[in-house]
Amino acid sequence: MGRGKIEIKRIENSTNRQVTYSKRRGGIMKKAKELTVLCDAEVSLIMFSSTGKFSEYCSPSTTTKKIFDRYQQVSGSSLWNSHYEKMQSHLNKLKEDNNSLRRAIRHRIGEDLDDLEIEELRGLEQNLESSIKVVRERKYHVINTQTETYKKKLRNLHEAHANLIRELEGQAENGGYGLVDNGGPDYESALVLANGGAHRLHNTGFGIHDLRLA
Amino acid sequence: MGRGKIEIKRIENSTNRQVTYSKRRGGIMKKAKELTVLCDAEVSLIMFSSTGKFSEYCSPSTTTKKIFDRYQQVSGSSLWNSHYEKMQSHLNKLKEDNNSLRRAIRHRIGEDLDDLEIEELRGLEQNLESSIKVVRERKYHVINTQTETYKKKLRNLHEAHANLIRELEGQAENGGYGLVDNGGPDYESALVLANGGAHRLHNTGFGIHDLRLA
DNA sequence: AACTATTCATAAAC
DNA sequence: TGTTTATGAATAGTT
Repeated sequence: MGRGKIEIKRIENSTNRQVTYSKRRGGIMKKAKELTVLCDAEVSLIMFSSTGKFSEYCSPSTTTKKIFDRYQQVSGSSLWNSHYEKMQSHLNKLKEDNNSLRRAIRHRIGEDLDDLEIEELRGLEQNLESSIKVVRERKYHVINTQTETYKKKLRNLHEAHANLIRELEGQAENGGYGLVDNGGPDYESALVLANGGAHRLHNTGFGIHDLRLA
Repeated sequence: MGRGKIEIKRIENSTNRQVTYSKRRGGIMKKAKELTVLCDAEVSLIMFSSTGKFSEYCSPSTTTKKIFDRYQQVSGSSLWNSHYEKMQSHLNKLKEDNNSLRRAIRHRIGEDLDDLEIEELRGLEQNLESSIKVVRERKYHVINTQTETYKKKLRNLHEAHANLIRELEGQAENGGYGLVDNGGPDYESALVLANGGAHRLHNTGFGIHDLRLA
């Protein structure tokens, strides 16, 4: 269609190629538009010239993105990059892990035990027993350490107090000031911690319940 | 270009529309191919007819996916970003959940207790205690249920046995056969289960350790 | 699906 | 690039 028939093969003359590209690009775009309107179709047309110039047409009723999404569904092939696919599988793996973890935790909380066979129940019981032993040991260790620390602090305070008294008594001989024994709050708090603050025992929940469900 | 000029507007006759779609789809595909070859261009053409029929053309030198990637770069608008970002945040949320769950499980296994304050340790201990109580109750319930079942089976077996003996004794009076008391394996297995199969207690781990690390 | 009159797209030239 | 024009291609309507 033109002043002469042409063979359909790469146009070697670069200028000519560019010109033809421009003209035909316009033509194919017009065709795409007409197809869209006449036949109520959705069309996406993307072109890159040999020099890298980019043009596109997309039906006005939709967007290139929507067409791509639809294309994915129909063709089955995921257009998304490998990174995305990796993410997808990673996501699924995490979800599975999450479910397993939740299940395990629920069992350790004492829920959903109907799922377990008698052998598993025994294993779980043993496991909890050994865990509680370790936790208890740790607790006593912490309490002992803290008690020691506060004992030391108490000793130091007593010493400082004694020194102060001696010093003031020395001053009193010179000036005659009165003495006030102010025990201060540190003594009390130290004792409370060493004894485990029993009055708080029943309000201190272990924050796990918010993790049970998704 | 046809027997008469047509107005470029939606073809209302559905059959006609389909026919025109078919013809023009072929035409535009041919054009796309020619553009590809003549001008050394990269072309992606995706079409959905009004009935949802899907067709595509893509330059042989590339793939639709590649064209899309290139399209993204050139058009600047990242088509996947919204999807991608959603996934990313979902992923991060799952990771966080997972870490929390693992941490909780580790504490309940008796690991990483150094992280915990004295109050948390007390909470954990209490929590494990109540859990173990529930597990133990469940265990006893299961054992009792199974024991009852096996007791019932035993009773039935005894009865059947007694009936058999009576029957055989009746025959013996007539024919004189000898009797063999064959307890069978069912008695033994029932007892083992009722007693909890103690010899297996120490080998039955509760399969949790594989969940501790990512 | 094939035919054909007609319109349209476009190669070459400017 | 844009315009012109001769020519081949595409296709609307018909069978």
